[in-house]
Amino acid sequence: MSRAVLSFVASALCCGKLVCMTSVESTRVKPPTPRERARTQTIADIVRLGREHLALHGAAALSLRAVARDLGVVSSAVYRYVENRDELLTLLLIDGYNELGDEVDAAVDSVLESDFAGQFRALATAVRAWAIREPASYALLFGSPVPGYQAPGERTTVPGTRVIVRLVHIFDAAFRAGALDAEVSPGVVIPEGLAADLAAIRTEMNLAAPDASLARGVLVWTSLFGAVSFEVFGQYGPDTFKAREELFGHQLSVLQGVVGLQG
Amino acid sequence: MSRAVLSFVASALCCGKLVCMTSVESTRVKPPTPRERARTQTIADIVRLGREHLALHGAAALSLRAVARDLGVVSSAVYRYVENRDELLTLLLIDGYNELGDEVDAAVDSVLESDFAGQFRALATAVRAWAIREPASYALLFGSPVPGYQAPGERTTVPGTRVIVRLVHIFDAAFRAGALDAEVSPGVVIPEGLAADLAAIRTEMNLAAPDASLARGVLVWTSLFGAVSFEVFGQYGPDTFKAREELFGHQLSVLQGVVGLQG
DNA sequence: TCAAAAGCGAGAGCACTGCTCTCTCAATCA
DNA sequence: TGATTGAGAGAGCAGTGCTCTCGCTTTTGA
Repeated sequence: MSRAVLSFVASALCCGKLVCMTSVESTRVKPPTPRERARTQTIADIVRLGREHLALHGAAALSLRAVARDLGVVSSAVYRYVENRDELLTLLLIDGYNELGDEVDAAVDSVLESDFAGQFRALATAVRAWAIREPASYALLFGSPVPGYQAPGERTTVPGTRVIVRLVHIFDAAFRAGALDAEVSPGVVIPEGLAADLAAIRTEMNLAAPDASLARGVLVWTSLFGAVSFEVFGQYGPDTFKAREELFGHQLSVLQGVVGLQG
Repeated sequence: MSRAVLSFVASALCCGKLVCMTSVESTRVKPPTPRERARTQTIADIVRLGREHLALHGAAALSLRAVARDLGVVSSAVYRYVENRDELLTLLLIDGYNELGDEVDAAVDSVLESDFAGQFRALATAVRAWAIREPASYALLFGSPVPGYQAPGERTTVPGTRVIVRLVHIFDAAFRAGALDAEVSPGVVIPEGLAADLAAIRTEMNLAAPDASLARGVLVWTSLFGAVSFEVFGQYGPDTFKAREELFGHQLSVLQGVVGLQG
């Protein structure tokens, strides 16, 4: 099981059904009882089986009853661990975000800190590789929203923003290091309302890059996921592009130029 | 009902269950019998109700039984008209593609033939407007694929490629008119495999633009839908961008520069 | 014109889903 | 040791897609 699964299972125990800790200090030292360990393991099993079903049949066909069968348990028993189907989707959502975030972090960290273009390409390549490997999870995270399901922001926002936060910090670090052309297109002006949004982002994330760079960073972000989505969701058609890695690499090169990353 | 619905219902009758025309010539002159007219009307009603359910509850929750109820008929009766749920999805897919294609065509046609940048922006703005107005249809067309559902290419390819075909022709017309900077980024080279794919596209679509322009056109295409998808699917988060029209307009300006469209 | 064929709607039924409720048994705790 | 809590089983409800059969009506063709 991935590191992501274990860490989020632990956090799920804090904000989920197991509300055993009225005082954190008093219980922190206690070792988990066998029952608690069994519960943690069962939830992890449910998530693991849920991932398998997600990968095999997609989010819409994710069935608690099928998970229960694979778990060797009657269907009503899983409701002891997962409130409902949406809750399982939330767990899988967080799991997916964290797995993607971990892989992106590892890929970016493996590149020289001064090689901003390399970091950008590593991030993008990691996103694409994960998306192709886990298309159903990618669809759950970045595809059409599941009807009637609203992700609980307080649990999904942090893991769900790991990639964009990392991407923005690459661009900002490049700017601070003088490796970002701030004047890529002097002709394009930033409208007033957009400038206000960008200013809020700059303050909140403690950034230094100017409006033009931030705006282009947003475009690169959406374009990256647009390209990956087209590939994963089959929008290119089956035969149009045989050299998909080359296409993606070329798109990265162009996007690199869009944001003004020297490389 | 939209023009798109009517036209595709007619075509559905030709390739769907009503295989009455063994010889096209012999039946072309015959007026439709009352039964045939009733059948056409019923299928159109099913598609209309399907669209409503799609808009209200999304593709995953699209239920033939619910459509049957709204149609005032028992559930098994709709199977006389629609083979199964996937067939209804196919009808809605074609309907959506054609409605989007009609609106894009109208928007582009309303711009001066020599104003290529204006045509590009009109196309993009029409796509975004339709997507925001019909998010469930947009999700069906451009979001995560419905699990277990494979769109029948022979029926969906033509309507499904109307937007990209139109977009490519705008770029190619601009190139032929000398309004496309062919040398936007001399540094970026096109790899061999990608060049082969682009050559095939150029031949098939009878284009004149060079590889670099075609490749950038592909990026603009994916970026456009990436930006629209982020907005429609809520990837930006609820509060990050308040000036979404301005953001989109700015993105179009940058993309216009990416492909080298003067304007 | 009239019987055969085809189309259509209703209804029952099967297997599946999410989810709730109750019952019983075992583990945990005071 | 007795009370509490958690867990699994099972029945049940309402919904789904889909199939099958049974009558009835419209259309067709000899």
